[in-house]
Amino acid sequence: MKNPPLDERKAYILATVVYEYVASAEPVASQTLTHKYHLGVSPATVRNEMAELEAGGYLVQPHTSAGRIPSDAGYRTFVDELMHPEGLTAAERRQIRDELRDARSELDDLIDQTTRLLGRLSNSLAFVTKPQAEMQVFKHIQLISIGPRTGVAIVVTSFGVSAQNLFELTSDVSAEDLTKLSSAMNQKFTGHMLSDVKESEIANLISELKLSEELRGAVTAAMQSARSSEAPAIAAAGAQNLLDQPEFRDARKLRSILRIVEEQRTLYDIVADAMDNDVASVKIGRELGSEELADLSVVTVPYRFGPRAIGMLSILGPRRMPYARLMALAAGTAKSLSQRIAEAEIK
Amino acid sequence: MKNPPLDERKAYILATVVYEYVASAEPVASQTLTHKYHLGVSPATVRNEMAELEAGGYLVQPHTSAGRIPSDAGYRTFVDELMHPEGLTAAERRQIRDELRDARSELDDLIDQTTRLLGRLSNSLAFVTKPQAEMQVFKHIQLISIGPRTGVAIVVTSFGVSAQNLFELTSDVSAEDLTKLSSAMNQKFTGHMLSDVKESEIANLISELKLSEELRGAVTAAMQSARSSEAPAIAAAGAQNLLDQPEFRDARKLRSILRIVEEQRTLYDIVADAMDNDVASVKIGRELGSEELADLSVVTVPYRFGPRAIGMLSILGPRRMPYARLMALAAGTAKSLSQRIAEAEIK
DNA sequence: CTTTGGCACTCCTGGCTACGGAGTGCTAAT
DNA sequence: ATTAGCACTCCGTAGCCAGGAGTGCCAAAG
Repeated sequence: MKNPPLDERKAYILATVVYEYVASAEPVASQTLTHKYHLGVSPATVRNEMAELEAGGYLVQPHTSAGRIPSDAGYRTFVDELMHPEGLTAAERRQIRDELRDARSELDDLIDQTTRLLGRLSNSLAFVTKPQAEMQVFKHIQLISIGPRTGVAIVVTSFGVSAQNLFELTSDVSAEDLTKLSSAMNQKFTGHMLSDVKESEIANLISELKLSEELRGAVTAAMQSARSSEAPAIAAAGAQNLLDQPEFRDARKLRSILRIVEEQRTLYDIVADAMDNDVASVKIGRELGSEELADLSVVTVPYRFGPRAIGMLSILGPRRMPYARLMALAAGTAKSLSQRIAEAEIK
Repeated sequence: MKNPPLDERKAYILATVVYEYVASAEPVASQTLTHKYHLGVSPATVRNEMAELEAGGYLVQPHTSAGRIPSDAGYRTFVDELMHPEGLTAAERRQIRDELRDARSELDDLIDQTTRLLGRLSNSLAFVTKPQAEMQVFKHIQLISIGPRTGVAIVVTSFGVSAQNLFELTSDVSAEDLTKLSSAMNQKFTGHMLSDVKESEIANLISELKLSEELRGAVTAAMQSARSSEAPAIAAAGAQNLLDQPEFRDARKLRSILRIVEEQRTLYDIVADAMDNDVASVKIGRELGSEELADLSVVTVPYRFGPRAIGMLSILGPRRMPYARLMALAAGTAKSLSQRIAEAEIK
């Protein structure tokens, strides 16, 4: 596993091997390359080059007398240095935009729709993290009295209603008191970042208004769940698409994937560090950090609310995936989603 | 496919074939039966009986010299007439109750949890329809002003917050007017069934208060989505469990299942008519109405809010499933879920 | 008339071998 | 440095055979 910089011909051969293997799912032979791509050299020369690429760790041979397939490192080099980035056609862009425009404006539904759309377009498994709300703007809180000792706290942010929490108290609270507290909070916090609404300030308001200390717990719980900080829920769609790929002929491979998707936690860990990136990031094979996922790759793009990333949109497929295409697709969808969210903002 | 009533011995043989096939996933031979179950007759006799059961349409033979497996009709007879109903042990009951008790009280989360639990316990794919809310009691509506022309309508029912709808108007409405309308509606409708809140009465209130006609649309839309009448969302979990079953060795079989689960609509059609039943209903193989699902079965049990069924909880697995066990599991879980929902009721 | 032992027959399964084909690595010539 | 040629390796498949499981039927027994 040395790492000499690749000369131009080696780079081209590596790229064509990736390209060809992605298309055919078969190990790529020297002759295939000379036939399909005009290399201007003989198969024997290509074999020599491929042997060196293998020594360098870019290619592997499934067995002695077979063609070559890319290794993790081979894909990595391809993605980072060799491939031509793709874009979407105007028609595709339009299609994405239109489908999202038709979606219902509820944020959760919008995320679901986006996930399905992306799963369909990529013909892979798509998953999208629900927005992290910390950076939303606080718009309104409303405490509603339901019974003498029960109530509902509703928090509205720039994304829409983002939390509703039932609470129960041990002593009676009047509807008027709840209204008073609601208005006080609205006056004080409206327009602030959600993360700037501090528990201590809520406590101050409550004691100023001479209300039950218990309310503090209820209100902060509601604010808490509006923020829903770590490991937010993840929507997934398109698992069935994976079954088209020859690498899933053996159904067992799918098992761990389905389990991981259902658990969500691992999924989130995989994409978490892509949040700060502003373009598509890719994790290839073992980079996913789990032996079970060793022959998969994930493309991730954050989506935004204004300037700030609030969630991520990912495509999971076999390592043998059309990287440039899927990166374009993810980026395009993220862009449309971001726009859609911006439009839906409550000003 | 005649249908003579089965004599006792035939019935017993059919039952043991089902039992044995469910356990082993292998066609059942005459000798297996005489060995494992004390029939008091020889294999040859059993063979004669099995031949007649095959003529009657209860059994089929995968190939000439193989044992028998049950047909749809065989399973159906088994489920309807032959099998001994099972119950859950006290420990299992307790486990279910405890796991649901720990669940968060948000209704959606509760449904999700229940689905996962059922998927885990049944080692199959579980799915649960979200409650149909028509029969909920209206508790409260709150119209909140967010901007001069935008607002949020929040409807609280006995299940908790069941709808939040953003609305936008073409002319300004004051926060006071919204509060006025909210109180008027609360006074008039609190305690009524959701289905009894008629659009015309809302319109009356609005004109009495001399408010914009536009509000009528906004409010009725919110009431509408609180009711969310037909084909409600469905939570699913445990698809990976199916991969343990030998019938899914071939991954293609899973494809259509995953697609159908994702679509939801077909899933809902399958279970819809089980709503009125008050015990577990079973659909076997072709009874599911789709060639794709021909080797699957579904067990469905409604869950309740008070006396009324509000949703269904189902287990989908290979036709070769332990019916009595899964019916007990589904029924037990439905019962616990119903109780949990009753407890969470907002009085 | 029902039951049963016996037996021939069918069909599946797994292992073995042979073989064609694809593709490489190496060597020697250009 | 490139390449033609060639021997070699390994995979995949087809064909074959033997073993085994299970049936259907017949004829004898209860």
